[in-house]
Amino acid sequence: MSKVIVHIDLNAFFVRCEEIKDPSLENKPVAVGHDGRGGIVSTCSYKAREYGVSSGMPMFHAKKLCPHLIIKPSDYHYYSALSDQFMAFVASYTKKIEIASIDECFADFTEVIKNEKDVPAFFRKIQKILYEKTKLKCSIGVASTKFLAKMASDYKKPMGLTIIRKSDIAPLLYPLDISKMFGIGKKTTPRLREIGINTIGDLALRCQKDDPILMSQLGKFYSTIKDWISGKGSDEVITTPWDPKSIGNSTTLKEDTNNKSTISTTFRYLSKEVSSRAMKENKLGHTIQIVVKESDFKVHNKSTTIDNPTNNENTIYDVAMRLYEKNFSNMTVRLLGVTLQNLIDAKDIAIQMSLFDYQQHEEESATKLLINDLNRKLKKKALIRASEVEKHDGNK
DNA sequence: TCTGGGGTCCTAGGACCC
DNA sequence: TCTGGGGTCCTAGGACCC
Repeated sequence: MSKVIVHIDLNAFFVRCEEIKDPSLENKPVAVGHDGRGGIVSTCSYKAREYGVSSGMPMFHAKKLCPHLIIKPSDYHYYSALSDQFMAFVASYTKKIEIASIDECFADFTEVIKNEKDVPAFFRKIQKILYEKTKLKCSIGVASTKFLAKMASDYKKPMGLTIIRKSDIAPLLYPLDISKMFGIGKKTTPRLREIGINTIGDLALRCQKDDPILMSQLGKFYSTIKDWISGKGSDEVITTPWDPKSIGNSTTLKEDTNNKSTISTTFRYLSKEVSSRAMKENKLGHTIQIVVKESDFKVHNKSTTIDNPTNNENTIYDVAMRLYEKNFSNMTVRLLGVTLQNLIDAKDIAIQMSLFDYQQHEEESATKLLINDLNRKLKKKALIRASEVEKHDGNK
């Protein structure tokens, strides 16, 4: 019995938040993002999209395409609060909810719609109630796996509702361009085109044949992709709260520089941010990584693993500076970043401390074992010697 | 004014231990 | 004198997503 997995995606979320704050923005070309050096479009309204503006685009470019574009700086705290309202709304239907990002979630509606006669009408109603309660607009995808639900919510925006049954995979997804497939990005797309794969249907057919060229192109990802498009992907909605595996901050400098004091001040600021976030999350990290982007956008990482996990600002700063001095001291840089990795919970440190005693005990045991082993070997040698002596004596 | 910042996961080579 | 592999951890880079 297959599950009913739903993916709900808030349409142009950041822009919609701004429209809720200021309704006069509705039906106008609006972009959320920083308007300055390095600024890009984070999200844009559907009106702005008509001019060719899209997310990820440099802001100066967006302004060229749409000269009367209204630009709003990003207000992350405000968006987070609205996001919480949205997640709470979905959670009022089912506790089986997985927060995928600030503006989307998966939810398992199997039980909820068990006795529902008109499923599309049911989800239309959810859309309507969400809008009435929060003024947020969403697209809903319904399917038996997370991948298909995600593709379904993407199928029609804004305020779309798409249901993908197994028999709908071919007619709905196969005609789509390969770049529309979740997991296939701007690097893999041209590589797939080169081997004659231009649509999701092309990919599906080559998967059915276990095409060796395709398999070698995708590596380990191949079996996941094959499962996804054949409808055998994961249907597990992961309800455990997010547990960060790394905490990092980075910033693009006002101008490219190799100025020591600017760089040191920036690393100090980044270390402080990372430290305070790690402390808030109650995390300590074993590994400190720095990221350096050159003027030509070439990115370098350097990291080092330390014995005692930390979230101390000074320790993070010292390690970051050492890594920088050792590897990039004369480089003209555009961006700097600091990340704490290999995180452990601060509360586990207590266990680690008692583990320290345990390890000492182990070390002692290990020494004992070594001595015992040596003794055994010595005894054996002595025995061999003794037997040799005996032999020698016997030969006499 | 050219191209952000937050993440996750995978790969591949080298060091080191047994 | 020549010469094993298996496992794990660390490191650097890269692809992808929102």
